[in-house]
Amino acid sequence: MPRKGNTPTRKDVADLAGVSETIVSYVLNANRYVSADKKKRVLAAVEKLHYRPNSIARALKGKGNSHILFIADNVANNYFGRLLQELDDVAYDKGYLVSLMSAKNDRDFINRILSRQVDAVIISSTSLAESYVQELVDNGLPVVLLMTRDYATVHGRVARIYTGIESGIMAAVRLLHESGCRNLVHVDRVSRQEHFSNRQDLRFRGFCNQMETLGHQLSADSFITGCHDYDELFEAVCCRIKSGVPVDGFVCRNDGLACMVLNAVLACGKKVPEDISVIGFDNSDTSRIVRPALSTIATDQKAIAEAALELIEALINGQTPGEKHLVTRMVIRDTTK
Amino acid sequence: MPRKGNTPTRKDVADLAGVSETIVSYVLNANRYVSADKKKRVLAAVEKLHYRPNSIARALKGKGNSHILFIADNVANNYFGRLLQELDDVAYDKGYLVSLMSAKNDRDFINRILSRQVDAVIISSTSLAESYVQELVDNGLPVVLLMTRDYATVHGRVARIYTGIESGIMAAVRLLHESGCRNLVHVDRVSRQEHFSNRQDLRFRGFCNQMETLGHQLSADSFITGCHDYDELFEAVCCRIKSGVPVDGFVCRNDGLACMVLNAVLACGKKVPEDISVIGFDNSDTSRIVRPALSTIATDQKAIAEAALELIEALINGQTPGEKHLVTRMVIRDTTK
DNA sequence: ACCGAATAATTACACGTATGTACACTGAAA
DNA sequence: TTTCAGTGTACATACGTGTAATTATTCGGT
Repeated sequence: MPRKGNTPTRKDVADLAGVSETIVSYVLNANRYVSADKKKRVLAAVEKLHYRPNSIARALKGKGNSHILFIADNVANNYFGRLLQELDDVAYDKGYLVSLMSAKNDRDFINRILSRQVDAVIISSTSLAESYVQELVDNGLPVVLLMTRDYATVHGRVARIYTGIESGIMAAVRLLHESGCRNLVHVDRVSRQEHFSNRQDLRFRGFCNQMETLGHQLSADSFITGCHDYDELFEAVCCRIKSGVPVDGFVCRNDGLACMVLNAVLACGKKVPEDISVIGFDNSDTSRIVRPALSTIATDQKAIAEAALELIEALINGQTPGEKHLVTRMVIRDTTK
Repeated sequence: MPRKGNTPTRKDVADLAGVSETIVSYVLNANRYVSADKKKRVLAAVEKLHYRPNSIARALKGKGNSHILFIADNVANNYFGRLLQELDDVAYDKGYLVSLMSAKNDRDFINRILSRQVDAVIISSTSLAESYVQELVDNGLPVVLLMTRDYATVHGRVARIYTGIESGIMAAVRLLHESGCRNLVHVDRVSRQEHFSNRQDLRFRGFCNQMETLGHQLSADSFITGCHDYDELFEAVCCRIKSGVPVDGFVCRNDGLACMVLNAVLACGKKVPEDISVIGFDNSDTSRIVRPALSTIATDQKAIAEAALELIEALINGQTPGEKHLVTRMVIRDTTK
């Protein structure tokens, strides 16, 4: 039982097998002629020593690291957590390691990414500045953008995945409209102005566009934003209901918000979905468990993960950056008619 | 806008600053005498070229690569997601990168970890075989165990964090006992026998020990296990309630299960908490949102993350492996008296 | 028997970094 | 002048790997 891990190197294998180091390398990379006899001996030695090529050294030689970086806002969020889990599953099967960084808007953040020599970056963040994304791209790093917002200014070798959130929210608006709702309110945690000037956020944009298409007037009363905790949102919703301005449906940025809204609506003595419909986004565990069970829009995290890896491998192989368009699925439960 | 990222190397900096590569290295590592003049020129060149030392090359030289691997069962689970988020926060501040792997029980899993040259591994998994953990330890890799179960057979240079789940579940049992409950049921997803012979799982052990200490008889009726989806569990709980065998409290492995139990209990026409108390574990978002709001046991993920990094740095510095004992916090809401 | 081909194995170098060792210069004490 | 400590710089090597260039071996064919 070695106290300090003396990981065997290629040399150890070569010595044990009685061949040169190069032969070992050729056997393992299977890219040159090597006699059956030696090949067998090398493989035996590899097995015996539990030899595994040092991925660091291999990466230094420029063969790639099989290392993907995932940038998100907050993996404690169920949406990102599930996505990360799927990413890990898919990536593992293809030999990749997935690392994580929460988006931060300082130069050092970008420098640290670049110094890590990862093979690709997947960005699913609404808060990482576009100029920083651009810098990653400009440095030749394969980037896959999960389009949660517009990323209009980012150009170059970038692959994009449209996860369907824009069409998803539009479908939600249509659903509520068709079930008779005429006074919808969009609920978000942060204020719109806080991050984006106009409709860069795809959910927000989808909501607005679909509302306008259906001939609904948008006003300040069509939005509840800027609430940072449960109580604040609860109050805001109650306020809105009691204000007299009619409301018969809430379209929420995610299931967590939707559940809070649901509680507030019920606390105001309204019937769901008879008086007021509520629809969430994400199909999180919570949406299934809460009573009444929450109607919601489900994204397919596994499909997203698979698409991301496909795009990454294409980028690494030098192909022109691709695009994937995925679809969401309506999950109708008990908070919509 | 360079198409292929031509990352500047130390040589580029040296050339621009008109010094040797060694000087650059000394300036950046601040471990040798270097004249103020040259130091200034080097720093200017670094700034101008946006030079960042290649962490891969640095790692190859054996300086460590500030890379931590987190092994969990499923980060889609809110508990792990929050922990991972906190880990990332703490690690980022200290210059570490956090990677993720879902526990798998095959040899290749271990080989891949070892070949990655990470500086340390944090394991929070109930399903990774102890022999594999042992192998990591034997190979000199600093390992921090989040004690969700016993890990009795693992020896060597391993640091341990007791997150307080055992004492937490004991406190929960005492709480229910003191509020008058005399017929508690423990709810888990997997059957006990499936993974561990006897009481290796700390929550399970805590429940059993505290029950016995309080003089409660344990029997098959004291457990609901082996339910793999919502409906199955729902049925099992209803069955148990209608069986006639008395029950006045459910102690659940996590909040998700607790919420399902809660739904079933209410569906059976029982009052919560008057007739039956329910308590969860994790203080997940769901527990706050569901109605009635779920009483639960909260672990402090941030404290766990900080403890983990402290232990890791101690291990890396060659100190003898440490131990941390953390505590949980009771969060009393509306499902307990 | 000899000579290209084809195959098999080896040598030598490169990736970007850290650092032990050696060397050069300065100024001051001997 | 010599010696030496202190300060500043450079060279050379090593980390473990991949692979081009090189040399050695085999082999079929005249």
